[in-house]
Amino acid sequence: MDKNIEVLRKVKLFDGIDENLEAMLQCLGGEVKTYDRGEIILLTGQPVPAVGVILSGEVQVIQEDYYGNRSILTELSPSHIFGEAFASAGVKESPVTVLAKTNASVMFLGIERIINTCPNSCIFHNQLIENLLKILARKNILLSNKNQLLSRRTIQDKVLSYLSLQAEKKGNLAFEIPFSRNELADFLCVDRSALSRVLSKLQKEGIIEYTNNHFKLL
Amino acid sequence: MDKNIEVLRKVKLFDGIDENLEAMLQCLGGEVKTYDRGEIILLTGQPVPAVGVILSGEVQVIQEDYYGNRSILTELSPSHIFGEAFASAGVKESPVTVLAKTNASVMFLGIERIINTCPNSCIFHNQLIENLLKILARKNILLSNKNQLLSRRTIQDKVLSYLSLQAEKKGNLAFEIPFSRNELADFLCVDRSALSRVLSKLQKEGIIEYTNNHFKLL
DNA sequence: CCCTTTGTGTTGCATATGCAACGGTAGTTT
DNA sequence: AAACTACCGTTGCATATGCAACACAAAGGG
Repeated sequence: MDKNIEVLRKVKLFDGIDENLEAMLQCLGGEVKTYDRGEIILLTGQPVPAVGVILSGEVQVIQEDYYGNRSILTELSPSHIFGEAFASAGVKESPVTVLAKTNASVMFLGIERIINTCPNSCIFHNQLIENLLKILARKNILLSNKNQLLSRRTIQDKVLSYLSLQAEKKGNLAFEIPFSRNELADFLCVDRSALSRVLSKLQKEGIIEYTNNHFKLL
Repeated sequence: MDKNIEVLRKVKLFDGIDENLEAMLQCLGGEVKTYDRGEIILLTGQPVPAVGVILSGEVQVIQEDYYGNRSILTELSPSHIFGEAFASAGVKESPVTVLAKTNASVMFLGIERIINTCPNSCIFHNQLIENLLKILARKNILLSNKNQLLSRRTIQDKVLSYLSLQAEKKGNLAFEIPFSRNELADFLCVDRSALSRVLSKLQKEGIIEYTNNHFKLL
């Protein structure tokens, strides 16, 4: 499973563990399962006692709405993890379904084994817990930021909030955005053509300038 | 400071520590500061090396928006904490400002002392870390849920998503909501009268029934 | 070279929404 | 009883938005 080790080294949860990686996996007792394309990995309502680490394949996280409307929350690729929030929070029934978009293999790490320092008091446990904390905290911040964008009532406000956040992040009023128009519209949860319209208007009014993915605040 | 101890017992971060609470505080070396009404507790751009625990008074968390627009993110009362996400994520510059709405006292706990099990290997450290994990994870889930609501494009969809989430939570199609109309409109980030209009329409169409804060899905 | 696909801007139109204003009800104060 | 306030529903109106359709350019495959 050399290929798996390569993937595992990229997992953020294992940052800084490096040479002890194999020892740690032994200690944590991870369980690897494989799934066929379309197979369900985790069903809504089931408990979430473990963090899932994607070793191969593509995986979708889906939420079923009360009237059966499915919405895709995220799509995950190898070295990404899922279920860390539910497992850490100790929720008894998963509100989401996870399914294999392609053939996939997933390693499950019991949250109890992660949280509780093991009897051998392995040195990497502290690192592991710190990583988990950091992952949850960062996701928290990302979600808060997105929340702030979505709280705006008009597309114009959403766009300007987004762009100024990016400018602040890059420390420059001119910057590239990592989204196509389609993706930006999806991200801001607005209609693509309406977004296009607003962008044009903002440029006409001299508030922003843009060509392709390069934007500039004025 | 008997009064403080009472407050500290209600802090979720200290759940399950109970009789060891005072010993733990000794070990963590918390620092208490007092603030006058209107005084700044944490300024945007400053580092966040500690978690703040509110001992007395009311505190506001504020974000300054791209052109100086202030928006209040939360208002906190005694036994609540702030900064846990930023401290855990290790952000160098706080994106928010925290200020005292009334005279207030706050205890700061260095995140390093929380995360790293102390030399004496106090028994409560694991509990403390587990609590912090759980707090971050739960906030994560709350933020995700709110995100889902705000992702909806129309007020009708937002309302129905919110109501069905509540119904699911209570396990019953009839339930009370914890918000006034004003508060619900704020929560969903929409205009109050527009919300009222949509609720009326939904009732007329026989999709929901409501009187005051009691709602029923049909 | 033609055709398809993809990404983007534009526009017409019906509808949803924000905003301001008004009215009504219930509870509280004077 | 009168006055005041808080909360909520209703409505008119200007505007923003979603949606569908179309045009155009660039890229790639046959």
